[in-house]
Formats: sequence, C-alpha cells, structure tokens
Amino acid sequence: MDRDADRPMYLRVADTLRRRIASGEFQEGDRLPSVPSLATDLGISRSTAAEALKVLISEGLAVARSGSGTYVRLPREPQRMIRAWHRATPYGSPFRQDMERQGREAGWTYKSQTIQAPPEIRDRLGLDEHGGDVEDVVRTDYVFLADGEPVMLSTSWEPLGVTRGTPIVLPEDGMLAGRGVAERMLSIGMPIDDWVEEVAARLGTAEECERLQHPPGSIMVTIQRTYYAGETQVETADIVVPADRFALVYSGKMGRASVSDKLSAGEGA
Amino acid sequence: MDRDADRPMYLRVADTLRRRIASGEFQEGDRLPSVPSLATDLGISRSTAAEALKVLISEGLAVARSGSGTYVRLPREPQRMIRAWHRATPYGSPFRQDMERQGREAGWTYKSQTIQAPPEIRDRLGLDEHGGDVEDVVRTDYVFLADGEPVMLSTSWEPLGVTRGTPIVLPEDGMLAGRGVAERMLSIGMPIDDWVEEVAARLGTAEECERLQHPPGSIMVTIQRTYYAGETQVETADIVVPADRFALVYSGKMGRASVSDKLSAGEGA
DNA sequence: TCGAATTTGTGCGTATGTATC
DNA sequence: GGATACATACGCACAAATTCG
Repeated sequence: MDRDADRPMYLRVADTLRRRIASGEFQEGDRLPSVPSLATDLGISRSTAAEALKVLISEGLAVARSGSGTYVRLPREPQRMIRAWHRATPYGSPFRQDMERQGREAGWTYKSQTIQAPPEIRDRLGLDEHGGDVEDVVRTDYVFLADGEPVMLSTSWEPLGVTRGTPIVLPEDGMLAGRGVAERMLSIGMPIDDWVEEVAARLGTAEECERLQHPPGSIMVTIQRTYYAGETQVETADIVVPADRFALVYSGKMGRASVSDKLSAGEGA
Repeated sequence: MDRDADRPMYLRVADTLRRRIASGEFQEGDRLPSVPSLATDLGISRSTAAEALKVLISEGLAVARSGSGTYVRLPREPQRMIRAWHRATPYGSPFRQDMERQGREAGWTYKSQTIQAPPEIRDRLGLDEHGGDVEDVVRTDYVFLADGEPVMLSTSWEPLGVTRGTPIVLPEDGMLAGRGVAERMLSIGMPIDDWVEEVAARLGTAEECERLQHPPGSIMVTIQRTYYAGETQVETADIVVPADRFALVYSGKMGRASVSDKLSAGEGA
C-alpha cells in the first residue's frame, strides 16, 4: 500500500478496522466489509484481507458467519459475580442472588447421576484410594441461565458417604431443590463452615464454547470449589464461566486466618 | 489424504500432531516437523501444513521461532498463589511468602512516580473528581521475579492524602522497603483491615507478554485489588499473572459477612 | 421451490523477505 | 555464505453456507 510502517500489511489493515470499530463507525452486530470488497478497496489480495479479519476474530472483536459476512461483536463489560459476601447467609442459591442483584432472571438445567468418583475428585473430596467398583458420589451437571441465556457451567460432586439415606441425596430433588448446597447440607446436620476456591483461566473447550454460545477459543475462568463441614469435604465443584461476561469478586478481613490447614491437602499438583 | 472424517485437512493434521505430543513422542522443547517436511511427508501443500501448525500455536501447545522451527511448549502445571490465608499475618511481603512456600527465590524490580490519578483509579480510591492539576497518588510499577524469571506484573496506586509527610511515601524506600503494603500502612497508624479483589481474565497485551516472557496472545489473569483501613482506601493495584503459571486460591469461613458495604462502590461498571 | 449472487472456508500454487544455524 | 525455516503476500479454484429475488 502507501507508506510502510514496517508492520505487515494484514496487521495494518486490522489496525484500521479496529480503529473504525472503536470510533463507532461500526456498531455491535454491524457487518464489516467483506473480504472481496476489502481487497478491491485497499488494493490488496483477498488472502491478505482475510488474514486481517482473522486477527479481529481472534481478538474476539468480530465473528465470521460463513456465507453471510463478518460481524462486529463488541466485548460486553463483564458483570461482577460476588463470591464472598453473599455467604453471610447460607440460605438460597448464590447464583440466583447474584443475578437478582443485576436484575436478571436466574434459571438452570441439570442432570444427576450416581457414579464412582474419578481420582482427581477422590483427592478433592478426601475419599479413599478407591472402593473397588462401588458408586460413591452423586455427580450433577448444571447449565446456569440468565434471562434464558446459558452463562455458566458447573459440575458438582457430593460424596454418598455424607448424603446416603438422607432426603437430599439428589441435589435438585425434594423440598430443598434449587436452594443451594449450603442449605441442603445444613438440613442434614452438616453445616458448611469453610470454603476454598481455586481460580484459573484457560481457553474453553469446543464443547464448553458451544454450550455457552461462545465462539470457539473463548477464554474461560474456571473455579474449583470445595465446601467443608468441619474437617469433612461435603461437596466439590468445577465451575466454568466465560471471561468476557464475569469478573469474580472476593473480599475478606485482614488478620483473620481462614482455613489454612485445608489448603495443604491437594497441594501436590 | 486417506479417509475423510469430513473435517478439514489442516485440522486433521493438527489433531495428529496433538496426539503425538500427548503420547510423549514430542517432549517439551522438541522441534516439531517443519512446514516443508510436513508437506512432503503427508502429501499436502505447504500452506495447509503451516495452517495446521498455526492451530497448535493458537492453542498454546507450540511456539514458532522464525528461521529455526516450531517447538513444543507444554502447558506447565500452574502453581497455586494463595490470596487469602497469608493475610493471617500482615507482616512481610505476601509474594515472597508464596514463593518461599514453593521453594523459589522471590525478587522484584520497581519504579515509583508521583502523578495525578486517572479517573478509574480515582474511583477505586474514592478520591474527588479531580483536584485541578495536583499530583495526588504515588504510582509504583513492579515486576515480580521467581528465581530471577519475571512471573507477575503489578501497578500500585497509593493516595498521597494518606501517606504524605510520612516515612513511607515511597513504597520501596526507607526502613520498611520490601515489607508489603500492610506493614507499611500499619506503621503510620492506618492498619489495613479489609480487602477486595476482582478477578478476571483476558488476552495479554503485547507489552505484558513481552515483559513476562510469554508468547503474544497468552492468557492473563488480572486482579484489581483494593485495601481498606476502616472506610478509607489506602491502596489499589492492578496485578497481572500468566494463567499458565498461577491459579489463585481464595478461602473463607461461611456465614461471616465480609466487607459487604465496600462492594457497592464502583458497582456501576 | 428454485436458482443466482455473495461470502466465508479450505486448499492449492508461487514468490520474497528475514531470522537462525 | 549457504541452507533451512518461518512470515508475509500474491494468485487461483472450489465447496459450503447464506441471502434474496
């Protein structure tokens, strides 16, 4: 093209498009110039024009719809998901409280099954090495919805050693269905008093991206949560949320030791 | 190629390479087959072979070194960074404690300057709209090192309204240099009793990736931390860590409200 | 319902520049 | 310097999805 800023052409084209998006010339959902039109307008090859659009797509600023065009997808301001203070009360579903705070309607779908816990989960729940072939946990897979849209995935494991023979063996069954782990455990005399969460981030798997209606390769924040009643692990869960939708908020008081001893477990990884 | 799994060629080639990496045929740091050799060996074009390698690179499984080759870069098991229980004691540097727990040597470099706080920081520190042209915060940029390697970036803002005229105006100066914010604030009669952290994840900027010696496009976990002494914000910081190196561990006691009222501030975003 | 036009996706070929060894 | 490798850029072709008359 004209001047060479010593930067590859396709990056300069991407820069231009990014600026035009930032300027407001292209709004959320607008169609960006097509590959052929970019090529002729800028006097570059179609390959180079396509390369430039790929940059924006990889940055999450655009999505391509085959046969239709490439569309602007502005990153939404992430909502805050409070993961500490709502615990002041163990009653009700934390997720629902978070959504209500934002004025959104919370919902979820789930599927429970009784299985033998895999090794990593055994470790997190403090179960014995294995129990032969016996099924020893209830695994529940959740899809959480905000205003009907899927926004969070969660897989929860509860040891049967804790819940067997009680009315709350199945998390989403009976009187306390949908009320959250804390309230359910309290009802069987196992009040949750400690929690540990391990927060990380990674690219979402193809399945996760699809289930959360996100483009493949979206960044996910993951939480490994474990609940304790005294020295007993009563639940552990893997939670996945898209990083562009949620920021997690933790808070606490300085100078109060919390858990401490629970953290050495599973430290090996 | 042979059978068509109805999947694009370049993805099938990427699958094969990914499997060979997973099987241990290629170890960390090994050189993957070059574009030309892949092309001739598999009977595909160089463009397609290059496309396949790009997939692995975008997944973070490999890095390309121009003129040399494409090398395996296995994701390291992230280390845990404890962000709650060390607060049991406000003495010393939290980062150093975390590194000592892992048997690594902690260090850092920094640069302090006195500036006028930008709007977002004013909000987080609860400062007035603006004070004309006056410099009202000390900004300190840190690079934290583990065994000499940069592993974490942090930018800290401390309001001069709190520290002016005290021996701790400059964080890394004087008797308490390198001892952490909590101990320094305590020394001037502003003991930190509350903290709030907002955790998110995003792609690293080019500068961040370079300073952390990571390939461009690496995922970063970001923390916006604010320290309170009573109702006064005494410090806020932007912390950036590569997601492939650290997972953050939070923990707490159920049924204890923490902070709560501090959270409504800055809720608007 | 059908077909034509458009657009992205994939794959091929080539050429040149530049970094590494 | 020479050989090798990746990075960029060009060209073309066809498939598949979408859109619209």
